[in-house]
Order: sequence, then structure tokens, then C-alpha cells
Amino acid sequence: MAARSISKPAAKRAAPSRKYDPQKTKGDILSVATKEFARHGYNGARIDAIAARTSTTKRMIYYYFGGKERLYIAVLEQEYARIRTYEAGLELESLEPEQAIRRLTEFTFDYDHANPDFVRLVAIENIHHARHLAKSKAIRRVNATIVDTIETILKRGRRKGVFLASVRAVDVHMLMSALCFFHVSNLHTFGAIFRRDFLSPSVKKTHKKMVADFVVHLLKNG
Amino acid sequence: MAARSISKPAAKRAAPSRKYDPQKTKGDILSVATKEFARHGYNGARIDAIAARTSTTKRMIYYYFGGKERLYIAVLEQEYARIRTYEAGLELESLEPEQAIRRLTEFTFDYDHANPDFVRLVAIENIHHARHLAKSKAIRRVNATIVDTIETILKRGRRKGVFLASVRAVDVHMLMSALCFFHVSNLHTFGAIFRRDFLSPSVKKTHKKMVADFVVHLLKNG
Amino acid sequence: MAARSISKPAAKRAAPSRKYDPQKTKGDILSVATKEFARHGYNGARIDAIAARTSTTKRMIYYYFGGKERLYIAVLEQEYARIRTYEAGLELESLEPEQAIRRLTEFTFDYDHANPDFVRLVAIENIHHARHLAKSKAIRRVNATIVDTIETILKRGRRKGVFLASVRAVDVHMLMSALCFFHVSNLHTFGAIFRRDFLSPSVKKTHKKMVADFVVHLLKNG
Amino acid sequence: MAARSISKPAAKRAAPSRKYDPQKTKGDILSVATKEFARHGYNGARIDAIAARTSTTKRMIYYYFGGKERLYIAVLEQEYARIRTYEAGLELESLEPEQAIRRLTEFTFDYDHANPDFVRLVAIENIHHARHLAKSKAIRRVNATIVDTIETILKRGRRKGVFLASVRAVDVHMLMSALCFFHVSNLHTFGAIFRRDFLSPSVKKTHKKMVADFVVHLLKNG
DNA sequence: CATGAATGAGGATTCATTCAT
DNA sequence: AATGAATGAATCCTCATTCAT
Repeated sequence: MAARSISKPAAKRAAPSRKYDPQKTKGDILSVATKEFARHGYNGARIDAIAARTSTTKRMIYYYFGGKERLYIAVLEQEYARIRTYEAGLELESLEPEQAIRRLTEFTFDYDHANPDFVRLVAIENIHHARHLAKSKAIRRVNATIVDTIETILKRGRRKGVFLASVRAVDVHMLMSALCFFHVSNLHTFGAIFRRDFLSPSVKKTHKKMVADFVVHLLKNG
Repeated sequence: MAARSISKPAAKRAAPSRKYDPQKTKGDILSVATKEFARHGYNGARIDAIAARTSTTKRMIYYYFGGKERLYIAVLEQEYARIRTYEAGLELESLEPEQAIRRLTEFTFDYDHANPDFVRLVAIENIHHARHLAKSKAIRRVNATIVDTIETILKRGRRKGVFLASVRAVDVHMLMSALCFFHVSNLHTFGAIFRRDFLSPSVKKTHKKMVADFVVHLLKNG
Repeated sequence: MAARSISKPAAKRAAPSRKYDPQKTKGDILSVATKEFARHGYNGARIDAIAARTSTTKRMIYYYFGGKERLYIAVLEQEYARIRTYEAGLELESLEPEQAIRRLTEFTFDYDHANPDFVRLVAIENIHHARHLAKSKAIRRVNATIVDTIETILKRGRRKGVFLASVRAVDVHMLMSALCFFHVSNLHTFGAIFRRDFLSPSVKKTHKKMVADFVVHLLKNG
Repeated sequence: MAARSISKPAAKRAAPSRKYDPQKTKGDILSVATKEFARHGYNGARIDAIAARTSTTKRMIYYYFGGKERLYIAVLEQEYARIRTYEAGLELESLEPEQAIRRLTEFTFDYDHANPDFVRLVAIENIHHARHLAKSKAIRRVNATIVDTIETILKRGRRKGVFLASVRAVDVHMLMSALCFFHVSNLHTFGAIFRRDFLSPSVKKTHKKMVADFVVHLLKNG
């Protein structure tokens, strides 16, 4: 996954020596770090643990990323970039406004369920008041598109008279995220307290439809 | 919880001595610990920092709570006990089913906004897979009532024909909690990325209505 | 066991109140302490652990014994006093010299096997260079008899011409102790390394005879 | 053990750099630790004290050994390895069976007197029920040879008709070790109580003969 | 005689990070 | 480009002991 970052043109990276492959090393570190941070939180994550599960050594983490925080930020950047990239590929422009919103909601639901590490990292970053995220211009840049995308859909919908004018794009994004996110993020406390499995396929299917229905309902009826 | 062990007969503790007041000491530690854990997470919290802001010493934390984890669990227990206690005072039985659900949802929304530490602690505990919470029987005990309360409302609603039979009380609680929760828990990443102030009265009002609408919509339309 | 210390004359301790019985409390502490020190060594023993298993509180340990070291010394004193008391009851004077030596050896063997705590405490005290024991005049006083007892037997034996003159009483005591002691004291390392059970009844019986035979052999043949 | 991991090719470590010499660092820690544990026992030993007498820092103890217990186990492993190595050099095969047993016994006696730290560590480990030793496979491996060595001597002796068939090699080793051991291990209590100097050359000579006599007597007369 | 509360001084261990090669 | 060795500064926790009632 992490190693799948867009490769630079072959010409630029010459013949990768059999022994050293910096791109691979970096990607490897990043992918291991993603799991470690997602699993244990920022403070709970251990540089040693990351190094141990990597093909390189601890020293390389510092060589490539500079330190724990910068590594963590790189992880966040990669995670946000990925979801936005996938979203960009949904071809929502070609769909009717209502269908577009429904598709985006369902995508979000599926993405969050398929990528609990992303959900957890966002939750972790909130624990830290988004202090690290705030240091990354890349994250703001990469996230700019999603609200615009929604705004475009809303405008089309309003022009067609199917959506109300009162609802703002950023709030739609917020609602959508909230309705999909909590399922994954709050799984454990609910599971421990009420002993119900919120990840069963049937529960998931029901909730997914429910969420999409409601977002559309809101846009149409307020 | 830990701080509210059965009080000794009033007569005996009439005038709390100037030097010894275990209840106060324990409560003091607990309230400082709540802030520290909420602010920095479990791993980020520092026993030394807690002790420093207490009128007692680090040693007493161990004397009364036994260790970092047990102190953290005591904090969680107190937090869950508190919200459930407030809920119990809402007198939902006297309201029409739909009004009762709406009121409970709004209460939850307001409570979460007024008590971000609670929200953060739950988020933190989810980061840790509810590993610590699972060790507390008290938390499960204290949370038992809320699902029953909702179940009673749902039954009344179904009997009156206003609620669908298909929705389970535990899922209603989950939805309600999580949606209100999200607004507070994900404040920071949303704020940092989209620069929208989720704490402004008007945004809060809009979102609060949205959440209540969603829950009611769900109970009536599935 | 520990509580069995010689009671003072009834007159002196009046009517023991139903609530407080200092002798019992002291004996109780001593007996629990014996086990704790024997099990964990001097440094490994915990005052808290002793208090927890006692019917009184930690404070009483300080009240009666003054501190950890003085409690430990009291334990040693009691242990040495006990074995010497039992020895004194063997009526060795009435036996033929060879029989007397044999009986004393067998008694030592049996005593050490029946009282591993005594053996362990002596081992522990040696770890500490007998630093604590050296502070107790009582222990030296109480142990004085045993060498005299052996010396008397040896003299009788020499006079009868059955024992050699070259062997000293203190060395006989040493040999006897050594041959009986090691069985209990070194049990664990040997067991862990060679996986042989040195406490099986058959092994014990064989060794006991062997030991007695050898001590006698030594006294007769050098 | 830990200190003698396979050395790198001589060429590569020819001139040990002035600053980095891991083998030396590890060995240094181990030898200081041996003294500290032998002197104060497992619980009484202080990591800080070890670090202070080392050319490195406390942190390096954790770097190389992982913790107090693992350091202690490494000490035990080295101590057992050493005595077994010396034993292996005794060339007992070239001696008559009785002479071989006598020589081995005398070696053990001398070794224990020359290496009281070894004796003390074994005593300490017995206090702890061999709990730490049990965690080391290396110790069992290293000790395997000695029983075989004795078994070989016993077989030769039986074939020649000078030794009884009934005595087992492991018991001979136990006896031999323990009797020599006792002289060193119980030095302090005997010294404090009876004020006899067990380290004087004449006493040592007498006792050494006594122990060897006992073992040979056992093998010949049961 | 009895006790719960309190504590100072230390003790083991961890962790992100840098150094020397 | 890569690495094993090294480390200072915390960090959690423990323990024998004393205080105030």
C-alpha cells in the first residue's frame, strides 16, 4: 500500500542498485509507521518497533524523515492524499446530483470500513488538537478539493431544483464523514460496553443505506 | 466511582480535620487526572504532571489508585457515571416518545459540547481498543441503564405506532452518541483543514438539529 | 508455630481482653514474617506483605519490633532457639556415644527436611555475611550448647576408646550440618539443572543412613 | 555466555577503536554485575551501583542485557560456564577411578574456595527457587557434561570392581558440589556463632580431606 | 493499644535521538 | 547510502518508615 506511491520516471532513478533502493526503503518505513501509529497512537508508537519491522534500521528513519513527528506527519499526508485521490476517481460529474451525493456517501462509508487505520489516525490527530496536522501545508492543499467537489454537486442540484439552498458544502462533508466515521472510530468502547458487533455484514449494509438515505433526505427536505 | 465510595456516617466526618481528608485528596487527584489524560492521552499523560497540580504528592496517587492505568480507569468510571447520572434526571417518561428521543439527543449533544474531556477520553480509549475500559466491571454496570431507558421509549413509540419496530435500542444509543460525539471529537482536524468554527453558536445550532432530525428520521422511516 | 513461644505466667498477663492480645499479635507477626523472609530473602521480603497476611496492621510491626531488620533478627532468634530446644530434648546422655552421634545426625537430617524455612533463613543470612545475626547476642547464647553437647559425647567416646581423639566437636557439628543442610538448601538449582527429585522418600531414606554412617565412620576411623 | 558471542574475524577488529569496543563494554558490565549480585543478592543488587563501577552508563546495561533479570541470568551463565570449562581441563581420564573422583572433589573444593562469588550466586539462586536459572537453556546445556564425566569414571570404577553399582552419577555430583559448597556458603553464620575461622589453611586442609574421603567412602561402601 | 493517611528517597526501565565509522 | 554503539533526560513505580488521630 504505502509503497505504491507514484514512481518517478524511470530515467530519473537510473538503474536501481541491487542493494540500495531509497524509494523502496522510504516506502517501507512509511507503511510500517502507518500501522504502528494507527495501532498505538502518537505517543504509544515506538521508533524502535517501527525500525524492527522494517528491512532497514532506526538510523534510516532519521535519515529519511528527520524524527518521530516528521514521520508521523508524512504518514498523515499519505493517508489524506490517498482518500482524496480515490475520491477524485469517482467521476461524480457524470452522475445526477442526487446519485453523485449518494455515491460519494457510499464511497466514504466503504472507505472508512476498509481503512480503519485512516480513521484511527484522524482520531489520534484530534486527540492532539491537530497540532501535527497543522504543520503540514500539504494536507490542507490535498483536502481542498473535496469541499469544492461537493459544492459543485450542490450547485448543480440547486440549479435543477432538487436540493435546498440552505445547506453548505462543508457541512455536508462533515455530516457524511461523521456518519461513516463513528462506526469505525467508536467501535471498541461500544463493543466493550454493550457487547454488540457493529461490524457484522448485515449491520453494515443496513447502516450504509441509512446513511446515504439521510444525507439525500437532508439535502432535499432540510 | 472510586471517589464516591460509601461515605462514613455524617457525624464521624463532621469537621474534616485540617490535615487529613482522604475524600478530598482522592477527588482532587481524580479531577486533575481527568484533565491530564483528556489533554494528552493515556501515553502522553504524566503522573508527575498530575501530582504537580495536586495538593498532594505523586506517592499518594499510587497509594489511592495503585498506578497509572488504575487511575485512568477510575477517571473513565467517573466520567461514564456522570453522564449517566445526568441522563437519569431528564424525566423522559413524561414526554411523548418522539419528544423524548429528541430531548435525549439534544441533551447528549449539549453534554458532549459542555464536556469535551469526556468526549476526548472516550476517543482516547478507542485508540487503545478499549483495553483499559474492558477491565472495569463498574463501567458496564453504570452504562446498563441507558439502553433500557431508550428501549422503554421505543416501546411506547411502537405501541403508539410512531416508531418502526425494526430499530434496536442499542443502535439508537450508538448513533446518538457517535453523532454528537463526532462534532466535538473531530473538531480539530476539521478546523485545521477547513477552517470552519464548529463551536460557533449558529453552527452548533444547525448541527444539533441535524443530529436530532437524523435520529428521529431513522426511527420513523428506517 | 511461631505463636508457641513460652507464655508468661498467667498472673503476669492478667485477663486477656477479648479484643487485644499482645502476645498473640506479636506471635502472629513473627510467624508470618518467618515465612515471608524465608520465601523471599531479606531484601525481597515486604513489610506490606507481612502486614497484609497478619491480623493486625503494618503499624504494629513497628510498634512491636521497631523495623524490618529487628523483625528479621527476631525471626532468626526464634528459629535458632527452636532447633536447639528440640536438640536439648534428645536425651543423648543416656545413649552410648556412637548411638548418641547417630541419633543427633538423624535428628538434624529430619529437622532440616521438616523445616526448610530454617534452612533457607540460614542460607539467606549467609548471603548477608551474617551481618544481622552478628547483632544478636541471643543467637550466640542459644547456640553455645550444641558444641558442648557434642564435645561431651566425643569425650565419652574417647574415654571408651571408640572415637579418635583428632576430631574436634565444632567440626563434627559443621560436617553434620553440611551433610544435612545442602539437601534442602541446594534443591532448586540442582532440580532445575538436572531435573532430579532430591526429596523423594527413597532418596531421603538412603541419604539419611549414608550421612549417619559417615559421621560415625569418621569419628571411628578418621 | 552473552559476552562470548562469536567474535568477528580477527582482521576486522585488529585495532579496537579507542571509542567503541562492545566486547569490552559487555564484559566489563558482566564482571561488575557478578560482584554486585554476589555481594548483595538479586534484590539487594543495584543497577545504579553496577553502572557506577563500569566505564559505561546505566543505559548500556539495558542496551546489552535488557534488564536486571537478564543481566543476572547472564552472570549465572558465565559462572556455570567457567567452572565447567576448568573441570574439562582436569584430564581425569588418565587417572585411576578413585584418584579421578578424589581429584575432581578436591578441584571442586579448591574452586569454591577460590571463587566465593560463584558459591554465593548459586546460594542466591536457591533462595529464589532457581526461578531465574530455569529461564536459561544455556545453563542446562553447559552443565550437561559434568554428569557424563562422572558417569564415565564410575563405569571404569565398576568395571574394575572398586566402585559399587548402586550410586548414580548425578547424586555424586550433587554430594560433591554441595559439601564443598557448604564450607564457603555457610562460612559466615558458622563464623559468627562459633568463631572458628574456616578459611585458615589448616581447617581448609582438614575439611578438604574429609569431603574427599566421604565421596570415596560412599562409592566404595555405599 | 490501635490505625488509616501520608511520604522522601530511591530504583528499574524507556525513549527519541546522536555519534563515529 | 548505511549502521551498530551510545546516551541524557525523563517516567513509572516501590519501599520502609512516620504522622496525626
